[in-house]
Amino acid sequence: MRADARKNYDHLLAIAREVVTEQGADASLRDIARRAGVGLGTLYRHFPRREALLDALLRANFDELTAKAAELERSSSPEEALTSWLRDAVAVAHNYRGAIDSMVAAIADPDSALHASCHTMRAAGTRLLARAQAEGKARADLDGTDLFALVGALAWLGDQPSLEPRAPHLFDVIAGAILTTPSARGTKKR
Amino acid sequence: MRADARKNYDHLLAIAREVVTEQGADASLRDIARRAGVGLGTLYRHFPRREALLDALLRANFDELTAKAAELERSSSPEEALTSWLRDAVAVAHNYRGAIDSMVAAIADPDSALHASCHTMRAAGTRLLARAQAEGKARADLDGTDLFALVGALAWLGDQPSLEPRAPHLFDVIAGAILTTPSARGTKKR
DNA sequence: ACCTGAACACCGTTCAAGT
DNA sequence: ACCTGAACACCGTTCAAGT
Repeated sequence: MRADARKNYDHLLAIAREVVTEQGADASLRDIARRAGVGLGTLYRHFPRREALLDALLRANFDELTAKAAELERSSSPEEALTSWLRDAVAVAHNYRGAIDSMVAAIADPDSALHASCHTMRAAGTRLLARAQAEGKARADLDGTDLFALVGALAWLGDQPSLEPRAPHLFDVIAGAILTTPSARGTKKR
Repeated sequence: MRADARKNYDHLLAIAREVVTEQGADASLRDIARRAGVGLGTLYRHFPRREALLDALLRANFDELTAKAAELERSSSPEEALTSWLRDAVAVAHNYRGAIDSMVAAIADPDSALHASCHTMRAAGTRLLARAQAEGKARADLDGTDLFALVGALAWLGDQPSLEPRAPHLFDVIAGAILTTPSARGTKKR
């Protein structure tokens, strides 16, 4: 990449991070280009679709999440590892408001720029889930797609201003459901 | 309302139901007016905001949901009543793709045309939840807002084409979490 | 190679002008 | 009273023309 192009790319990404943080994943691309001081065509040259921009914004987070999964697999118990990773996955998905919809769409669309990232993220979660299931610590009737869906649901909750205050509590409720084995659910109180 | 206005209102609503069913709650209002054969200003006269249109589309469903709650309170056990009502509430929210975001926003915005409907719906669910909690059949650390949030999360799941196939299963997982008392969750398998 | 911005086909929303 | 559609200020996306 030519030096001037590289500079535009980096600057666009920095501005996009600001704007998307402020306005969400559906922020105006025109506005981003305007605030970056480049032509609209320049933005499209570097990021041909909105997903390409989102992928660039989220890539570092996705990579961290994959590394985190590998680390947790070594260092923590199956339950702690899964819970901790889930919390981080929700945080990544919730990083930019509205981005979760693109992420779940991308996992079923191999042509999306976000496809590879989301697929890798799901695979990392699936490993931690399988490990917990092998020890009987997580519901056996969940698969990686279910886990990804629940991460998405929790990220969606956090994206809604009126629900956000209860998001941490609902994380505990849903994480508890994942870590509860079906046979224990029927148990009566006291 | 004048007879010609009434006719336009009814026809707009019927066309809007078709278009919103096809394209989701963010369908083009221009397109609805066009397909209804009326001027764009006529649509705005009858439905000054998008939420007013959504409210008109959903009102019958909201009313049914309130009636259903009252009926279930008489006829069913606390667990069955809550589960059955939850299923119906998710179905209503999922009736029009994307409508759930407007609904959760409306519950915190008294100026929204959807505010009253959503508030009533939440109150109905809160009663069924409280009844189940009183008999120790539902988690005590949930309130009506949590229940509404979980309905929203499940409706959101169903709105995502890639997650929809697992939505019924995830309904069971989350409904199970609501009906599980915290003390039972810690129980070990076997 | 890369950048620019006009052009195209859309939006939501408002409002003067008509009946 | 009610309806109409032009007008305004926006979009996302493409692409001929420039450097």
